[in-house]
Amino acid sequence: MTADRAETRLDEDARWARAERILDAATDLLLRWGYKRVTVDEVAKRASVGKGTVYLHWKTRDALLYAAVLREWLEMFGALIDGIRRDPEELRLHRLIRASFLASMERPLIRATLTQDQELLGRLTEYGAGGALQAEQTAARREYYAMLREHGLLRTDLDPDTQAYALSATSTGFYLATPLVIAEQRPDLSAQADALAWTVRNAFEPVPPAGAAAVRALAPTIIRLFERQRAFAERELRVQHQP
Amino acid sequence: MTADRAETRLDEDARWARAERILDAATDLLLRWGYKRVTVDEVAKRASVGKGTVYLHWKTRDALLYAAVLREWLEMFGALIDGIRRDPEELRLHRLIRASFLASMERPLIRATLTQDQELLGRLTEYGAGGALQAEQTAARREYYAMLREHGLLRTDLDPDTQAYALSATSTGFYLATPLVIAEQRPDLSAQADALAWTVRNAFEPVPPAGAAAVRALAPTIIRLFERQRAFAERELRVQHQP
DNA sequence: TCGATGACCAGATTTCAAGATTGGTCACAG
DNA sequence: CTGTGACCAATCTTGAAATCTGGTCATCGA
Repeated sequence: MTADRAETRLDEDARWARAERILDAATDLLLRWGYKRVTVDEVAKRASVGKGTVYLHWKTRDALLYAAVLREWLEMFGALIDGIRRDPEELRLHRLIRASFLASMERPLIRATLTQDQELLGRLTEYGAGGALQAEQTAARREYYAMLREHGLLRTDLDPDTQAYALSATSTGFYLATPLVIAEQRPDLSAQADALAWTVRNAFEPVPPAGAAAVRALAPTIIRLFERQRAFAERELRVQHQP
Repeated sequence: MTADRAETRLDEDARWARAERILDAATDLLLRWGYKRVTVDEVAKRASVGKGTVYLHWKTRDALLYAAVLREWLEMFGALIDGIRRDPEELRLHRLIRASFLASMERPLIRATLTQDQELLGRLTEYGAGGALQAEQTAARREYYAMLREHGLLRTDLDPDTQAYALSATSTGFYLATPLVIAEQRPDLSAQADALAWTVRNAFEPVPPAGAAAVRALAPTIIRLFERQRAFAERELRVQHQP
């Protein structure tokens, strides 16, 4: 029985390692060549497996490429959670948005998703739309805002829906301004992140700011919330991984 | 001599009237069919002139279509200036941005320009880039911000360049959120405008707000600035109109 | 005399069919 | 029972022929 379980465990580990090799290859090709030019054959070759093996892991090419993107999201999520663990002050809206901005921008696949980069991601930009993950993210964001409000870390002089819309629109602007605005008059990435944080803090956080005690009190709940999201995304990745 | 001038005047009026007919036709077709499908032949036919006549007014097809867009800009400019004249309070940053947002969104050609709508405008989206008009607009915006600062209508706790960037990025978000965000969770247009105004006021205007006196004092200068811009754009339109 | 015109042309765009590529399957090898 | 790559249908690419259209200019008529 123990042997059985151990053997299965080894199989699963090996299987996951292989999946990661395939995802590595897919990610590499996606970045190098863009959505259209990535072929399953080439991915298989670079991962040193047969093409059929790729289809043992994912139902379709799109599912494979989406998994590659998903893996980067997962990685970014982990980084954000670590950040909050390291310093709970990081959970303040403007700090978290600043960190998210930087973390997204330095991960090409995520940046491409957020900027709807057709060249790099093709129809993948709409692959997850309407999916369970997206619904989960929206719900989690809503909960995050609600908690911030409860602890005096977010203004309450605007109804939550409108506020969420305004916040989303504001952030969107900074994400998209990068390709849109002319290079000359654009500050460097960390200055952009600072400008975004500054704007968000002034527009959405109360004055005077809530004290550190509120932040510390909230930290465990927020971390739990984000870990729930991370776990959800991870499950999504595993499902893709075992059709 | 008087007769001469009168005759010339009549000619110019008739010429302009014809140019407007052509622009009407071009605008109509642009909205109906989009950039690619608009043909000079069809525009000429609808304006009841020969194709050659179109080329007596504009050097190229693109110049013609750009003029159609330019005319809408001009119209919008006039509307904004009128608004400030009617109520100087309208020159406050958040009020002006609100008005600009609504005025842009209800003019399809302008909205298309701002959202970089390739389907509707094709390469026209980059036609004016680097042109004198764009430079003028940037300069005028800079002057506007400087004046707001001088009169206590804009925060001064951020350096002007970064502030201009943040403001531009923030607005961009609201302009682009329209096509990007899912329809369900998007408020109607005037609620969007309100959310934008609310965000801008909180993020970029001082608390407490400057009094009405400052606004009244500034009004004439601002109106003059915007009229200079309008005149500049009008000149650009006339130049296109007489090659 | 001179502004207006539309036939005309070169170059750009579209069409369409033949050929090449590739996502996905499955019979078979190990 | 897992992994593979030959295989197939469907999609995509190619390129040449056909069509379309921006821009010109010889001509017309006021």
